[in-house]
Amino acid sequence: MTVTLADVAHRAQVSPATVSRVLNGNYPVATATRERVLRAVTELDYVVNGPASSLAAATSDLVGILVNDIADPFFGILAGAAQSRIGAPAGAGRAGGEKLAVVCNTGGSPERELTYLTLLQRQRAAAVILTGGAIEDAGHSAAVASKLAKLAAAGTRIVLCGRPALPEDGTVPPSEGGTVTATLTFDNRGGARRLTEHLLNLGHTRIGYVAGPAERTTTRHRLEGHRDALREAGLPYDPSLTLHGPYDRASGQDALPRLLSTAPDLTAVVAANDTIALGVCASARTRGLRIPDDLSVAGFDDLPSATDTVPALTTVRLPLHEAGARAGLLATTATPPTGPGGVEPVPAELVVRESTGVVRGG
Amino acid sequence: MTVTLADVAHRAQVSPATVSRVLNGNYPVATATRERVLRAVTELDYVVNGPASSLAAATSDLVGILVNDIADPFFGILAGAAQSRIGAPAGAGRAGGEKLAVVCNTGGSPERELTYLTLLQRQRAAAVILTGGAIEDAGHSAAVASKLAKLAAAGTRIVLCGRPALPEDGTVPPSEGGTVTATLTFDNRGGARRLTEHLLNLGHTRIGYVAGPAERTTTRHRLEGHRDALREAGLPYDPSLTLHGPYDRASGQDALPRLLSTAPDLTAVVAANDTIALGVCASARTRGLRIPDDLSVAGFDDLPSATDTVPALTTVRLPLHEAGARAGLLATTATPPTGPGGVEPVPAELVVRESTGVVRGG
DNA sequence: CTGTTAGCGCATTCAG
DNA sequence: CTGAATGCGCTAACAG
Repeated sequence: MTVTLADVAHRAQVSPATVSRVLNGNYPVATATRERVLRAVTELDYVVNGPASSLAAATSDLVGILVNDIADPFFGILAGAAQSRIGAPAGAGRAGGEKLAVVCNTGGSPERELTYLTLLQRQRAAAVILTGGAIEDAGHSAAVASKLAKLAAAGTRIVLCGRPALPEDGTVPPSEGGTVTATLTFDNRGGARRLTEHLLNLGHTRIGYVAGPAERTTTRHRLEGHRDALREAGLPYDPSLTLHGPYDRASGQDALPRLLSTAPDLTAVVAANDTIALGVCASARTRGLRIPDDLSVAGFDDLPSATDTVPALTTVRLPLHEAGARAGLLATTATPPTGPGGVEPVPAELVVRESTGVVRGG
Repeated sequence: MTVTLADVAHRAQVSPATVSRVLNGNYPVATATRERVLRAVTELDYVVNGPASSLAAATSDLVGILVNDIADPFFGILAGAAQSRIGAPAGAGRAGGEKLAVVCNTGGSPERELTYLTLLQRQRAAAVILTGGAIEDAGHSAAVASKLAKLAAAGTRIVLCGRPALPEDGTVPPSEGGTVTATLTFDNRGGARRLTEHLLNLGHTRIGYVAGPAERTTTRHRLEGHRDALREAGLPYDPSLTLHGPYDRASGQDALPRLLSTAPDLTAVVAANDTIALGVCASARTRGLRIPDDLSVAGFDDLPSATDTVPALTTVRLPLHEAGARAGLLATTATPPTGPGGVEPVPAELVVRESTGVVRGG
């Protein structure tokens, strides 16, 4: 029924070994022979049996990209860029030696993150890219670190993109194996600091902050940057001005009324990402607040939608496309990471648009 | 180095076959034995070798979800819903018999679509879900149909979600094998028709249309619905009022000025999707056009961002989450599709918000 | 309910 | 440069 390597070999009048060699191209084969084999492959419409090949070679061409929320363009851009660097280069009709880059949506669930890692481990994945903030739970972190160590020990390349490097504090016994290949860390803290500085320069002193989920590294780092700026300016940090919630629109929408009831004197709101900021803007509209005249609003990430608000959002740009592409590269080729400890910093750039202005009452 | 089934069997004092049985749970095993095996598995930290298992069983637990643009929430929502119905149910710590649901981003490229299908075929994928509009090129359609037939023949379940059913016109010789498992067709045409009718009821007669890429089924169906409404109202269809472009924001932004220069008397613009509509709105703002007083704007899909425009977008709601979940279900379980020919229609509902109003000059 | 026996299809040694 | 032989780790009949 299904055509195998042996069938191709038979038709091409060569041994299975030779067919394998031309297919993998890792070995010298006479041109004439190669062509004969290739012809047989086409004629028979032969497709390699991946599992068999992976079993024999003890490696697969699967590359997993884990994301927290596939419906969020932040991850979509990252994953898309990584995937385009890895898999299926356009034009490769026959699907030669390409890797199969796939994205796995954890939905932000620690369990699913681990499950996906196990599934990928089971498949003997060639590489795994973990994107976005990590969950800061001691138990879970240890579990992930241990899992990654095992994956690495089994030859899987590991790239962290947008999350901090794993601690090398012996959390994972060296006996457990390999180590993370490369880490791309976003300058969340610095970006957030510059953003809040921008607001302070505009005269704002009562600034609300709509943070992400409490247990995420991204959330913490961005918030820390915010507090850094406040501290440097000699301003106190008022915890009641910070609200936590998911990285979504509704979170921003819910937050604004609550912030304003707590602190009616608020003149600016910083959202932990653009999506939340959109929610804040929507809520501001509902309340008849003009942006930036009555309220300055800022986001983070500089997603395409940041220019859909009225007015366009002041935010912090993360080079998501570049970072994703780089992650894809590091995951597949032997390119060594450049930074110390394999950690490459990714810059965050303040982008001032129209949603922030000098404090009202001037 | 790496622990195998045999190691577990040895430690649990049973045969490899028994271990396999408890792991797959498809066979009766004495509780005591099962527990002993499970304990050995934990102690040894055993992880199934996927390729070996797939090879022996001639099936894998991989489910591929193909999307046209992973950075587009339309696909993110669809894929996320499908994936959550398939893979890694939260709480399954050990990663038991779950399937590995992965999304593959074709970026709208026909070549990559085919390459991914080949890669999935190579992996002997358990199922493949193709989402979103199909490319209307005779050659490519035939290639895809042929590929799908082979996949189906090899036991892979095929679900089409958001694209029309494959023609059963003998394009693919029956000898080539199986057939599509199920198809979820979105009522793009009907939704588009109702949307334009809504505009006509408001008195608009000069309506611009910003369509998607010309060669996509989704594009064509939505445009047809628009024209249907026009025709039924006895209005002529003016091709110069239709512009084609990608399904993105920039497309809408570029289109409005061009439409207005062609037809300064335009009172409404229909965009082929919400993302394009956001671009149209942005462009309108730039030109100082008030929505809906000066210009009515409508979108399609009802993405979360449809409420981010000012004012909120009139659009057509597609139950993306439900459709994605249904696709995931059909792809994995033996649930038979309900409709004739395995085609289940997905309704499209007009959602009137504030971006459309009665024609100006009243 | 459990053990034994065979392969699954391919990538590698190793010889030629 | 090419062929023959071996085994990757697991599942699926068969017995028992």
